[in-house]
Amino acid sequence: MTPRVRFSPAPSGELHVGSARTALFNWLYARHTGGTFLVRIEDTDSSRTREEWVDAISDTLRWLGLDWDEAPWRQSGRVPEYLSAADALLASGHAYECYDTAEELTAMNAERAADKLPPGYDGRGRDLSAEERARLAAEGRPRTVRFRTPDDGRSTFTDEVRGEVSVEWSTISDFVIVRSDGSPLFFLANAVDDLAMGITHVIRGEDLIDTTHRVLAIRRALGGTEAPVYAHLPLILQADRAKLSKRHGSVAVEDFRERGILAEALLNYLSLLGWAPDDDREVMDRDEIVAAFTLDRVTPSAAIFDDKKLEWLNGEWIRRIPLDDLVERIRPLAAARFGDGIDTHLVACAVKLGQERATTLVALTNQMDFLFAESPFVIPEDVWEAVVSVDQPEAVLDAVVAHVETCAWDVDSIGTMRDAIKELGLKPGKVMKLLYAAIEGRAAGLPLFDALELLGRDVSLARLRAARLRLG
RNA sequence: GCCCCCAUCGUCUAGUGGCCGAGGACGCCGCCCUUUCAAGGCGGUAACGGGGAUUCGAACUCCCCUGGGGGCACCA
Repeated sequence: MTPRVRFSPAPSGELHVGSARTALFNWLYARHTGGTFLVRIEDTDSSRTREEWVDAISDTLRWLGLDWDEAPWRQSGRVPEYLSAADALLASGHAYECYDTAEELTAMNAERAADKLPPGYDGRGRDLSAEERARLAAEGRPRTVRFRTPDDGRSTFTDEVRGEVSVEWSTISDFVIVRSDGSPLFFLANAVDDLAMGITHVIRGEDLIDTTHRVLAIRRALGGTEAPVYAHLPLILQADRAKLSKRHGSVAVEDFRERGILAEALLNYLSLLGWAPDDDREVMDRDEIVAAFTLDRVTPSAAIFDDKKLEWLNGEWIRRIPLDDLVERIRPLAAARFGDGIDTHLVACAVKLGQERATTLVALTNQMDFLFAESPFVIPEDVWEAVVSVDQPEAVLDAVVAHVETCAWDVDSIGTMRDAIKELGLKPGKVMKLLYAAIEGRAAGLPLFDALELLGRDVSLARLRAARLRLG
């Protein structure tokens, strides 16, 4: 049987990197095994669902290159299926109707907390007679459907990354599967759909381990025979070992995209959180990862998201993709920063200079500021302060101006300004930051001689002379 | 509070009883290269949480402790 896996996001926000990693591992598994990768939108909670998030998540998956094989499923369109499953559970005695009010449940849990009991349902509605139910309904009380969990014994399933996972049924109380407004809950919809879709492998976050017991129980009660293979992936945590949160910085895939992280790099990095190939490779493209990916090499322990390593990988990828491709990706960023009418040839030249040193697309774009700056050129105060402390700034600028006035206009000839600096008894490397500031407005940036060439003699001279003037 | 999962350098990891006086990568430090910053090259720093048990022999098996994380909703 060919594997069928699904990624099932809840459209209550942008795609989180943790979810993206889950999507990625499902996709990798499908592609590695020649199986089918499906997307199922879990939008049974209409109050948290927004259509724009459905589209945003799809866009993000496409950006990452995680393509799905069949039309996405929408749980909101399958409510009748879930409700008839609930009816079947009711009929078979696996579920029962309750008429507790929200206030009563809150009070019940307050009492349980006072008695040092875990939150949960005490089963008060379990064995109501038909007459009692009718009476409670007639009072206008809300009706929910609860799944009846076993009173004793253990629930056990085999997890591909953790082995046997087992829990005492007595610690899991009866849980709601149909809300009082008549809509189905996650547990029910999940069990019904995994069955209906013929899902063979459920690959998802470790935070869902405890719910697996419930979903599996519903599945069995519904007559599902063979259970899918489960693989619970380790959580991704932030540096303080807490769950990744907004406060920490980037958490949505789109945040990384806006920071100038390449899809290749993010995909590569995410694949390395909780998984490693059987050799020392780290920089891998999609195909390499697909070829090497197996569930038995997934790690069980939580991983901390390391932004530094991501940026390193991103730099690797910036250097790895073809220049033309890189230019294409920088173009929209440059247009947004400098205007649509900019000289695209100039952008391409700058990208070429920046490719071997950039860590993000954004940083690379920002380094091009000096090429599109308005005249007069402005050197920020703090940059200037940091740079005027070099030896003999006046002499350096005078010598460089003289050189630039007369030298041939190619990088090598421009570069002989080093000799002029040496003649002053200075090491070029020690005074360069002054020239970078004068020309690029920052103490370090794209290679100076190339920068001068791109800028042209007139603009270069104007900036150098302005800097000389500022020295007094 | 109860339940569940996890535990190798700061971080991501390799490691499935002897090949480990623990390997790779990021980071950090140093050196080289050098027009800045990077990139690149070379080298260095740094870990099997603690205690028992099994075994001729444990990072690898079992138990306890400790620590970390997750779950316990009419969210998913």
